[in-house]
Amino acid sequence: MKFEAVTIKDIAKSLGLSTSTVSRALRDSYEISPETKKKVLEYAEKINYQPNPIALSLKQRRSFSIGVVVCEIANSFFSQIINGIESIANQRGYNVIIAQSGESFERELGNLQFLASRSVDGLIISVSTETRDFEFFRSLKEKGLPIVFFDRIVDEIETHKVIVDNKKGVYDATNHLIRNGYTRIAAIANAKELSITKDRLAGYQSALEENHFAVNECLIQYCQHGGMILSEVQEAVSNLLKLSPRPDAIVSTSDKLTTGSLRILKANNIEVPDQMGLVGFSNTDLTELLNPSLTVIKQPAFEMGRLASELLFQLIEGKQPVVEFETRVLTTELIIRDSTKGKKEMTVDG
Amino acid sequence: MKFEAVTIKDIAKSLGLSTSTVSRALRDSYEISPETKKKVLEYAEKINYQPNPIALSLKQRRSFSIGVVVCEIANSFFSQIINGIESIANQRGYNVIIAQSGESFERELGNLQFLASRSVDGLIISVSTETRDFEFFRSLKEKGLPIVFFDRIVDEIETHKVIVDNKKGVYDATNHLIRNGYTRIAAIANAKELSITKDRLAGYQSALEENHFAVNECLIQYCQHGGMILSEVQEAVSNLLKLSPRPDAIVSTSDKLTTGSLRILKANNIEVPDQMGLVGFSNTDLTELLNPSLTVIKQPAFEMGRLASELLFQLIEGKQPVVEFETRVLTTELIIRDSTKGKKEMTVDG
DNA sequence: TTGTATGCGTTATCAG
DNA sequence: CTGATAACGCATACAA
Repeated sequence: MKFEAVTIKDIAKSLGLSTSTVSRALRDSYEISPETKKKVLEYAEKINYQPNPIALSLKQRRSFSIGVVVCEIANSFFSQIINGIESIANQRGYNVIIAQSGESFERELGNLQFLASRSVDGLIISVSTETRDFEFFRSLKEKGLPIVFFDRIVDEIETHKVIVDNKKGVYDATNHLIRNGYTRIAAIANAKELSITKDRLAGYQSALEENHFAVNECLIQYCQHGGMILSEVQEAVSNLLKLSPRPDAIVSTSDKLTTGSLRILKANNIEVPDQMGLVGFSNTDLTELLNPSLTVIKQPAFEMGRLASELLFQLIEGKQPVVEFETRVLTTELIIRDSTKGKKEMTVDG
Repeated sequence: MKFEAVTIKDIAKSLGLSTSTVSRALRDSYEISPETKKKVLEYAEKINYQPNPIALSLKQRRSFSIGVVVCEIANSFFSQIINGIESIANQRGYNVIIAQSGESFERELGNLQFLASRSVDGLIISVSTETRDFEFFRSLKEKGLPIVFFDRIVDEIETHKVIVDNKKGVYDATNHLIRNGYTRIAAIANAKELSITKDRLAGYQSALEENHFAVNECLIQYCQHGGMILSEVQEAVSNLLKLSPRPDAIVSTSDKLTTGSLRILKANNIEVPDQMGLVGFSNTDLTELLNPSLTVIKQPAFEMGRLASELLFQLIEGKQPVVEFETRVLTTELIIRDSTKGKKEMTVDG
């Protein structure tokens, strides 16, 4: 690696063979005699020969690495996604380069350029809350770079996508609140333009409508930075608290917004779920500590990561060009810890 | 990148120049005439030329990427460390390849081999709880690969290291418990062999001794897997609870162990801090939610990451060989949220 | 079955 | 100031 890495040339010289013979022996080519093969393999083993992946990359025009762009790895959802991606990538001998956008379009673009210039063989991405311009994705795709979107997808780009049934997830969660007697249910959502925001709010609205609740725009608060800044959630929550009549429950449409809302409510001495119902997305396994009676919508993050990765490799290693791109939809899990307003249960619902 | 990346050759052909001239013009060499330079630069800009980093790597024998190995990125401490590392690395045009050991020596070794074979230019690592054998580090170092250890360091290997004053951090924390009236203070620690375990327990013991408390080995529980498995923490805590007299406080020596202990105590309906004192390491910003009155030891993770990264680049880009390796020691912060047993305060202590 | 020559994209050396 | 050539480590078409 560093000082004097042993190369095919060294083996060739020591064994009195040509580099091509050694190369072929190493690759177990059919055109090399068993004895030569054995000799080469043994010697390579002995001097601990390691092929230089950079030279390989230059030759084969692939880097054996894929890029992953998320807003932040500290978020449980994304770190689980990454674990899923890695589990597939590593087993194929690929490495995963992780980049964080911090919900900034500028950083996202910078990362994409960086990854592209690093010649990654593929890209898995969940876009930032700020992303409105998809030209760069389009140009990357047109240049032949395989891309898979997950979670926050871009409808405008035709490629594989992995999401959960966001509408149903929130629909169920909202219904859960309604069944538990809440009547004035608000929502705190991500940036308006995100795919997940639209889908998740659709679930919220559809549950309200089915139960003949009015869908009031004032009850929906958007956090354009995805709760990256706590003050933003602060404002959203306090806007809701100012309403009269005050909402008695909140549906929160992302991990960050759920913990953010909890923090703000706590700071205002509002107990969840007694004084304010709350159901939202969350993938941390510490939920019982955050609030022991919090019902959450959980995404199968690890599985999503694996799937995204598998689809990406399908694109990378696919012999013939893809005719039809897939959008894989998994299901969320509603983990019911409360059954608010009085009675308490502990159920898990699939 | 993918289909037909534009190369120096293309520019040369289009402009009727040689590749070497173009190369030099691009690198702003003094031996190229201003006109030629301008022509080349403009054309390169126009057709969006991007140098191929792989070819560069092959030529310059460096990959412009560094490897980072931690037990898991989902841990706030490590994700903040990574952010710190990235902030330095990216600004130098390097990318960061993250690998997770999951507290398994086998995975750690696998990752190291992978990274080494990927020709990373340097390595930043916090070893797993299982790591006892340092031969591989030694061999990597001898091959000339720059390594920086942080947090869980390896004393046996001479290189730069970044840690906090673990002894003092825990010493202060233990004293905090003592000042608040706790008299039978237990400790839950990581694997016995880790550097941080030794240092942190030293702080615990020294505080006890100074206050004339007996240091009882039964009061110290080790989690050999660093709390990676909850059942392990479960056992540690229940061992403590079985003691008679029962300890009235716990010092926990890592993030994972702190949240783990909290979970277990909660599950046993033991209130913190009223029925059991608890002070431990934690770097999550959700501590107020996990337990609003929890006093924690916080490490300057981001700063540690930056420092580790800076030291690494010092090794990577250092002209002359390093004569003396440094161990940088930062200070922890004791964030006091309780002042248990009755009176409540809110103080932050530097 | 093995060896020779060439090229991947770039830079460095040496001539001109 | 500019150009031809070799080299980085490897794989492969072509020759033998």
